[in-house]
Amino acid sequence: MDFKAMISDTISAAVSAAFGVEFPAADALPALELPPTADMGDFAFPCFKLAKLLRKAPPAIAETLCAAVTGFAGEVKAASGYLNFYIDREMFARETLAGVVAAGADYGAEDIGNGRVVCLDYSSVNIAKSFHIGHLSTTAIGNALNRMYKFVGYKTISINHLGDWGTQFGKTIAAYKLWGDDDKIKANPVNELMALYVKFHDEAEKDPSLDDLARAWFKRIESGDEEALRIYHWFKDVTLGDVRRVYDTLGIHFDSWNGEAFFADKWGRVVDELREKGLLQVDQGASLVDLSDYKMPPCLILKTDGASLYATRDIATALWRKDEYNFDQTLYVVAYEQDLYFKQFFKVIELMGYEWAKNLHHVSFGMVSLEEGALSTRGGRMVYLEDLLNRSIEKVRAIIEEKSPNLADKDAVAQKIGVAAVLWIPLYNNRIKDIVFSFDRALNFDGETAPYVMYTHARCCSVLAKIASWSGEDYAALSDPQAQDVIRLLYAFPSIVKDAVEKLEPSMITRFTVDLAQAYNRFYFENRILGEAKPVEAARLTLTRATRDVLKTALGLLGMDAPEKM
RNA sequence: GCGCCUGUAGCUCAGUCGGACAGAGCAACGGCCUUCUAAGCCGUGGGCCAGGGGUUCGAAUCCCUUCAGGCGCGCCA
Repeated sequence: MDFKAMISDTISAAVSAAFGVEFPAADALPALELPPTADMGDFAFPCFKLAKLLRKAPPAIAETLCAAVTGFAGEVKAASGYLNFYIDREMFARETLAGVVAAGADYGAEDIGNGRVVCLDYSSVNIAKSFHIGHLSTTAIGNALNRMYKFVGYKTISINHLGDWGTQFGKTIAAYKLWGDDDKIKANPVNELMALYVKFHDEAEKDPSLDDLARAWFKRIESGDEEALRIYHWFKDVTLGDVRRVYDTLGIHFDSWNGEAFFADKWGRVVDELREKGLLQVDQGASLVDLSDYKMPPCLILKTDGASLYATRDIATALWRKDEYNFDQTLYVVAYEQDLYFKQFFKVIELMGYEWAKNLHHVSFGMVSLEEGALSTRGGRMVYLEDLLNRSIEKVRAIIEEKSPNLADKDAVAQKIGVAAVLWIPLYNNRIKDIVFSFDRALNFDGETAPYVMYTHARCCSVLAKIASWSGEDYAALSDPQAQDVIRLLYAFPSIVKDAVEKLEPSMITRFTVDLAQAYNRFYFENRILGEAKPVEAARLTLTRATRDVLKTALGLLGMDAPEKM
């Protein structure tokens, strides 16, 4: 049942009855609001906007309307300029829960996408570098958005745009040829490669000729030299091995791994096209697109030596993806330090005449730092994702040992919870907030945390496991404030999913899981479920089942797999 | 210097495209397990919503301004 439509019709009728004002359609009325607390009803109609039209004070309008309402299945009250609608408790419970149960895992999955394609560019790790917490936000947010978009009916292409090209590989290979040790690299590939890279930098400060050597090696990669490519692919493979292990732990998969190397030879077309369209200017030897009309610095396209720049290749990538996938939207999940850069290259694509430029979105998010300062490998301020995951999983494992020593599959459960606790870090707050990472905060599992929500889910599962089937619910048994709070949240879930997708904000889902868990835990504390009179028990079991299903769905959208026991 | 972002309780943050007394969690203190998972629940204290102007019936929310912090600003990505 569509409560909103029902109430809008009711209001529309009351307005014309009381004031003789006709609204052509119910949707011409001010929108219904969801009141902040349950005692203010399930829906509220604000009368403030009518005040101007009717030239009466809002509270008076509310009073008059309240008296004019007829045939509403529930209660209506006027309160400080609002008309509050209290839907019949039993009906609200019955209708909402029936909706959740009928839809099952699809509850909240309104088909907004209609099969349209969305490319999501996120995570984008660098070859020969470690996967660290600086990559956590793009990885977790991108993954959540990918799942959210799929959930609402889009076809998604998740893309790991690998950082696998550039002169830094020349440096790494040069360093390897000078000081490398195959056994060390085989034992601990990425750390060893990073150490070589750092050593190269240090030595190059003393001996600039090393940089020439690095450039020469990169040139050999570019020109297909056999030895250079062999080493390059070796380094790439060992790094990807490391990285894939982390992705496997996180439960994250990509449809495409086409990165910088893949697009390294595909940017010529961009330069030609920019030139043909008269957009390219030469300034101090470099080629660029002037953006002063749009109050932005120019977008550099070619270096003085004719080499491409990041924007050149990103534009080429966007054009290639448009041809390949014919996307409706592309989302770039990248930190806000690149805000200006994305505006520039989106604008260049627009100036090239591609109207779809407006469908490229930069999903920006805050920076991660440590309490000691900005992340810096060389400064010793670094937290590697694999270490964080291991510590998180170990801590969960220890808690399980203490609280649930008889649990089966302890390791599998610990992994699910430990991983979720890590994913939670960038998904908990609004994307734009900076994160000052601390192990204490990350590994605190009390309160508004992934383990808390998962615990609530397991609690629901535990109750449900004790009884196979039931029927004959007495929904009037769910009239207490605690049950009603749960039901209100269940009712709100589909609109929260919609909002979260629209705002590209997974944290709205995260917050919802906390709200629902809190509401259910209060309900659980106040009410006995099993062993009550059968119709009461059935109603509370249905509420429990709906809560479990929606928690599972919502956590799933965040990329978290909730165990049934913990 | 210019531009973008952020500023809400001791700490981390919510606050629904202006609306009903500003809400959680953490930390502190005090309660609640012989019954469905205490990784839980309840209670107490804690706020000139950075400061100042303005718009509005109504502002944490919009505009102006000041301050504080972060990020960015042509050959890195």
